[in-house]
Amino acid sequence: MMPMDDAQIDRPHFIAAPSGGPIFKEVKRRMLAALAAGEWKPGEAIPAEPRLAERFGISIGTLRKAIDELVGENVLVRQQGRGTFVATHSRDRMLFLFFNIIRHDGVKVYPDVALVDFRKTRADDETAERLRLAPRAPVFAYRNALRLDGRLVIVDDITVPAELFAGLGAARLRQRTNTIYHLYQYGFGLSVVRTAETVRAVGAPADVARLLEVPTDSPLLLIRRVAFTLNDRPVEFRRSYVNTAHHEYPREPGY
Amino acid sequence: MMPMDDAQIDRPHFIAAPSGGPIFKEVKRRMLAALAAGEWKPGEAIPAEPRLAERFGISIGTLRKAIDELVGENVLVRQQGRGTFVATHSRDRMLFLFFNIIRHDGVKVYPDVALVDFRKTRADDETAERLRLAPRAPVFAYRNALRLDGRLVIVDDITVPAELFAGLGAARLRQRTNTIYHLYQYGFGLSVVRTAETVRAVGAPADVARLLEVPTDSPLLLIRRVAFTLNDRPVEFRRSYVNTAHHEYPREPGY
DNA sequence: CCCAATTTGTTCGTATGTATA
DNA sequence: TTATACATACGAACAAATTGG
Repeated sequence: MMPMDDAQIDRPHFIAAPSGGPIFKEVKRRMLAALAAGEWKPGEAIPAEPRLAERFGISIGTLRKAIDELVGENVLVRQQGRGTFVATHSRDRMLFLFFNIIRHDGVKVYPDVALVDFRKTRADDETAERLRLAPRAPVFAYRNALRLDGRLVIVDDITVPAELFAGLGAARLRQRTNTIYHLYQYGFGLSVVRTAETVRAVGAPADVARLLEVPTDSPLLLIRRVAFTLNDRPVEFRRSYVNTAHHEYPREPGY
Repeated sequence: MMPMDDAQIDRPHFIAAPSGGPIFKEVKRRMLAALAAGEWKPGEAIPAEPRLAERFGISIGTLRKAIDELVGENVLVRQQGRGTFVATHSRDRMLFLFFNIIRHDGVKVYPDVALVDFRKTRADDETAERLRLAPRAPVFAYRNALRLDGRLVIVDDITVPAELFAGLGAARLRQRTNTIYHLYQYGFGLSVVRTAETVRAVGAPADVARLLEVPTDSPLLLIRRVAFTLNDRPVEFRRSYVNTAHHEYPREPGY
């Protein structure tokens, strides 16, 4: 059935990707490379779809599929009528994506952060492993106390590789006017796009209990978080102690 | 510019959806309605894309966009070369989507479930609110003890509306050969497609502590979960107490 | 084992709708 | 108003996986 008409077959509609699956996946990789190379900077608009399609030698539909995935992974943000932008760590975005504590009534509020300790030290075994560093590699370690609705609820113990954060100090952490990840992004060129967390219940250590004004050994959430950049490099390991008397940790799995 | 040629305008390429936005969203709603009405049953294949496109009077591309969203919401499952299927609650799928406890080494294992209590009772205030029931509505309440690698790690207190689960009893829960949600699906026609959870740290209540063989008041995770069906009806409220000495609760936010 | 039919996955190109500046 | 950008829709062709003869 369906007679073939060779005269109409002037060129192939499909050219197999040279290596590794669909074209849109390859284009996605090339866009990630351009982002990692700093060709498109946080907050800037990337070129319009027709231009990018021409640059990569593909159709707009295929380009959109690549962008769709990058938007789904929080690397890009689309705005109809304006353009497509490289994601930045604004307060709203941080609250939406990376701050995972809500009140019992379901409301999420922005935390007031106070730096209570900062030191240059060496990575303990777990930190070195999570940050993929050599044992006892130099790191900056600092502790924040977070207030929600005026109440001290969270203590964050944060560790970052000294190598990647040359010049970080208590002053810069205190003086920042935006989020911590915004400082990482604009101060050190490290864009956090993904985090992985695990949660346990523990008894409050004495020093944390004192800060949170709860009895030692009272139950707290202990959240361990590793933050990754575009290239999947781990750049921060964070242990968060959370008093869940008035707040909790939400999740919608399977979505 | 661009001379109009009325003879070529035989039909519009785009027909606005009668109510509420894009066509593919409307098609998605109609597919959800067909699923809720039981036209396509769990495990069955839905009609092939060309047939569905014809049925809804749209192009294949638009139909695929509707199916894309339903796949993203775990309602349908696509398999290249075979078809598109209504999701079922197999063990693997349950483990992947709805079981959120892993060992400290990151491995997820299937739990051994033992029913330790079953009763018909009335909803307490919180349960009634979460299940959108009248105060003190009749419910079935049961408790499971879950073993991982031979160790008792989790106690689940589960409540379901009696109205939706006529005939449920300890025997049916014990005799099931598949997951609990599989029983809900095939025994009562209730397909869980989404859950919402919140996590707190609490001291172990005496009865739970006895089951888990830990001291009373030792720190446990308390996970509250509401399970929703296709129509967004809440059908199960579950309180899970988890001993995180050897296991934990994982999450990848912002994904 | 291979072939053909079926089904989803990918790509192309075009036209039109909608939001923004 | 006009131009630009992303969003939606259509239709066609081919690729890849599966199934059954």
